[in-house]
Amino acid sequence: MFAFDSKTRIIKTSHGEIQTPVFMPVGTNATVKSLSPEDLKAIGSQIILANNYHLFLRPGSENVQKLGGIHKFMNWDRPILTDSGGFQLWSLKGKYSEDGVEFKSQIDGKNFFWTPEDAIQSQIQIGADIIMALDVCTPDKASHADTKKAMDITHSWLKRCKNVAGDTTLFGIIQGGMHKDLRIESAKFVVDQDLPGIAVGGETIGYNMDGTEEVMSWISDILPKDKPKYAMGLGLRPSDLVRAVKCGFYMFDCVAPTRLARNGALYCKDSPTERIDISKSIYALDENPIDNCCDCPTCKTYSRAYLHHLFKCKELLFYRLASMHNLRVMIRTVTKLSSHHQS
RNA sequence: UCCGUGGUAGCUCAAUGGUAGAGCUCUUCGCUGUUAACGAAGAUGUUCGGGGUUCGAGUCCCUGCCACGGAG
Repeated sequence: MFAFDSKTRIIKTSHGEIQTPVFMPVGTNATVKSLSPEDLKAIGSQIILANNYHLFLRPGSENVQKLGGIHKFMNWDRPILTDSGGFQLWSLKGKYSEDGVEFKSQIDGKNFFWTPEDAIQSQIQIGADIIMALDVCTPDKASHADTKKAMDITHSWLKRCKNVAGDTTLFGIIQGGMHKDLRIESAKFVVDQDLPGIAVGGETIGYNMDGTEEVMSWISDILPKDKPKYAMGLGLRPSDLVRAVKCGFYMFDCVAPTRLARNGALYCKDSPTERIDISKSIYALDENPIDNCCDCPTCKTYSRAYLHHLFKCKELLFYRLASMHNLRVMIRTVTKLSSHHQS
């Protein structure tokens, strides 16, 4: 079950509604690192993302299915989107052909071969509310010829994914790198498939925000108003989300908030870099919260000095408190944009 | 008091008589559909003091100081 109301910008799924624009915390291994489902709800997470590639390798998509599906498995009753694994297979240097992609398990080095149909079947077994087509990610600086080749495979795979998705909500992914004609061609192709949602992917997206805005401007007129538009991997900084929403995109995911949190970089709007490095000794006696205006559980209770101390000691509580803060900042950022649009 | 062992970077310790190093700490930088509670770079020395041997001593010899262990 899937529906999108373009007036309220609310997505409806069988696991509940999602008010867009939305930021989806990344829970690669059926967990958002260091956080419980209760923690995620406390900071307003409406939907989370999990990863097909990782869950396929461990515990195995079939096992997730046997255990009642990912919602039951991880005790998360709100919507879940799975990434197809396209990005992982690209970054792990999988060998691509028209037929599929050959890759090595990062866990034990075992060889696998996935057709686009395999990637869909695995995601259906996992049981996400929204699944992604298997695509070929394109590097920021790829030549026109290489980009076209990757795009053509992505398109033919999208049709094959669609053929086996059945009732499951499938999003297609626009590729085309930094080449205007290819992005336009790809956008038209994906739109023509008439899928419930449309994503834009590629290394550029989120990684190079000026390039991202350019890509979005090329395709904005082609994209339908009545479907959710998802910018994959975008969300390094809160301001990136603001820029992308202005370009008409409403769904985002990024590992940055949680990874940066674990590495001591905490979002703070008072800083020119939009974040502070809590490891620095200037915070050792700083009794202020990370951000005075933040409404997250961490800022309501704990000081920079305490977080600095926990980080220096590599105490486990730090990762949880820091992750809740960074995710809350991202979620609040897009929530504010939602109310602006409606008023 | 005697015997033994040791003293090298802030810490724990390397270094056949031949340019004093590592890990941690510290400082700085990075992190983008998570191979990432990670990665990269940088800083730091009267080698306990004083003498001696040697072309050359952290290293060998003498001596003092300090720490630890054992004996009394």
